[in-house]
Amino acid sequence: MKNFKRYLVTSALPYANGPIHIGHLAGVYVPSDIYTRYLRLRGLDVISICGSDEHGIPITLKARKEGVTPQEIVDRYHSLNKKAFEDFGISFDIYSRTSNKVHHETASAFFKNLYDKGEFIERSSEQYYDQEAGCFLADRYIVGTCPNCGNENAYGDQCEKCGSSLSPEELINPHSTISGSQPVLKETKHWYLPLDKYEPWLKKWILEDHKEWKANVYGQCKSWLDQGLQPRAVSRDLDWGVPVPVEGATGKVLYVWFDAPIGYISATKELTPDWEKYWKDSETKMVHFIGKDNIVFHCIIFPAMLKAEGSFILPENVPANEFLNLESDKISTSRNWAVWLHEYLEDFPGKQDVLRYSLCANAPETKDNDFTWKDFQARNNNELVAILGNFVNRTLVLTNNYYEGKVPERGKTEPGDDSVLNEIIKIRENVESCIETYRFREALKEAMNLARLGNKYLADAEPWKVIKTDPERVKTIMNVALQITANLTIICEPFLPFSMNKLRGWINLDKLKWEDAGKTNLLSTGHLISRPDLLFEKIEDEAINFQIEKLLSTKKANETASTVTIPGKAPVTFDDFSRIDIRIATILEAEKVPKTNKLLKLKIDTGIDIRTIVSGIAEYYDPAKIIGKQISIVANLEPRMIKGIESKGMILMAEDKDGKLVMVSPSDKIKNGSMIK
RNA sequence: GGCGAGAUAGCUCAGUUGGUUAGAGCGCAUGAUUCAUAAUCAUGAGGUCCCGAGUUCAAUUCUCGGUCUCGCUACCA
Repeated sequence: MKNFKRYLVTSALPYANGPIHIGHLAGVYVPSDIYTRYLRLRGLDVISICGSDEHGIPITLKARKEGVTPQEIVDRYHSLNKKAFEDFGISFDIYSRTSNKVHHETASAFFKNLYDKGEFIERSSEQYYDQEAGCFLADRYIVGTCPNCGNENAYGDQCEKCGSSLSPEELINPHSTISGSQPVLKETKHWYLPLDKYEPWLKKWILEDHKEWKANVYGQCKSWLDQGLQPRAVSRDLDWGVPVPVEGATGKVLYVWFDAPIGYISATKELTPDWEKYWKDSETKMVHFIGKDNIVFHCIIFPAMLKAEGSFILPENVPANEFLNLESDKISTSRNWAVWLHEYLEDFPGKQDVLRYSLCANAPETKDNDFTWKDFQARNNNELVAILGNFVNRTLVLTNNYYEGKVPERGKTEPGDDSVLNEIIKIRENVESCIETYRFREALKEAMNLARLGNKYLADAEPWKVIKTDPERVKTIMNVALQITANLTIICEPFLPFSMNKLRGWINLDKLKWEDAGKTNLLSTGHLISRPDLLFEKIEDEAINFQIEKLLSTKKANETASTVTIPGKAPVTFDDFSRIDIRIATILEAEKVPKTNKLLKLKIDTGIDIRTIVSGIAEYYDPAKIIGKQISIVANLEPRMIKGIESKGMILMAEDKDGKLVMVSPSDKIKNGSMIK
């Protein structure tokens, strides 16, 4: 394995439109912090980079919704998250932000450089334009009626009600969210990064040279590369972001995915004038910590950008994690289904390490995992308290009781003592190799084995019994137990920095180097230690139930919210209503539209004719079982081409809050073509 | 629809280059112990290794097909 002179560790830039939650922590920040703390303990040259990602459309939308400026939104979350990370002990060397000057300059220069080298393709295309507001509209800025579910507030890229993804042209009655006016198509120019040009190189770099990457990462990259890469637009028509530094590009900014990873570079610049040695020297090892949703950007697009620029190094590894669920449900910022870091820090003051521990022990390294408060409590009470805290406590209490806190001399050791002392270095080596291969869950388990070893040693040696018959022997035993304790302060440091700091205070020991772990004379004879406090406290059911209650009330609030969300629609005249031709029809034939998940092609008898309707109900109805069924349809909806089939009309479906669809059928059989009014 | 990842003890996960009794931690049961936050230590119970077929002397492991979960992607009311 290559030996690197220095390390550059990056952690995915959290998007500044919400607070940090446990999913972010387990997936990215806890592992990256363990990794950096470990490297620092080894005395290596390492910097850990992170910051807020502050551009992009969702932030402008949130700002608009709240009637504030985008800057106010990002200021709010940047400072909230920066402080939460600090309080939680995530030890970034810098936590920067992409709205600052250094970043704008850096990203701008990066673009300009590629532009001047002719690395971009320019392309014009037609996009929606708001004539009143005088600007182009991103998909998100166009709202209209969802052609699927009838939701009148569907966005141009997605209907949040039925979850279907859309394009702006599909919306019925599209209008701009800025001015309310009807948008028109207008030509606009954008720059594209020709990813296809880098495909052969990426194939070799990843598929051949980085077979050691995690299966999920490697597989995802392979999938993209096998499908063939397409040029990707790097600019957008928007006024929030880094302006495109080219003549005639007013009103255009860099697209967030181009802008954000450059944030790693600008943050490094901000941190040190020596930034280039971290980014441009092949003796630097760069590692990106991210979640699985970010794989393509960090493994394909950003490397292609760096390669196009030419002078930058590439990541050695991208250990992406899967997702963490919370009490069996997906974590969701918009649904408030999360454990927010800043709230945790308030609810559990001084217990940073407990969360660090339980998130690491239960990290979604190979597949999605579930965080439960019961598990959190069990990890604390049965592992941190019972195994680690307890070992430390019994050792320090005995030392105080027998020797008034003075480390006793280790006399002649017995084979049992020696094998325990020799075991320490083995545990250190195991932890080491796990961390270096990004297996933090296992690394933590190994570290805990040192405390297990200590408990077993005390149980076997029974100093509290031997003290009555052979006090000299007890000195040796306690010396060994104290050496284990001292080693714990090193080996557990990357995982439990707050607690190890406390422990070092009690045993009056300076922070040591990783290389000291395994030594059996860290505490010399006569060294004075103080009376310990508790390293970890039990967490009682009340605290856990409080958290569970909190989640339950969120769930309840969401349910009420989603039933109340659909407000009554604006009144219409009877005339308007009667223009809609709603009638009863019978399904004659039904078959699944090939190559789709949701679509059924139905032949129906409307009483006036026999026609074809394509409907997105395949997930809820088996075609074989609905033949002969009577349903309600809108008969005079203008025809639409769906998957190359002309669909004449729409089947009326009732939709519940989860998007489940149910047919609206007459309660008794009635003649086809009967009007509904 | 295409692609990727996952499915192993109650829970969270290892593992098997195919080969006798498939492992760990936590939980559970029993016993020991009392220095320690009823903590610890020992022993034990618990598994059609997702389902089906194939290859093989032998499959949890390899091949093919299927199911479920998650993600990416396409298409789409």
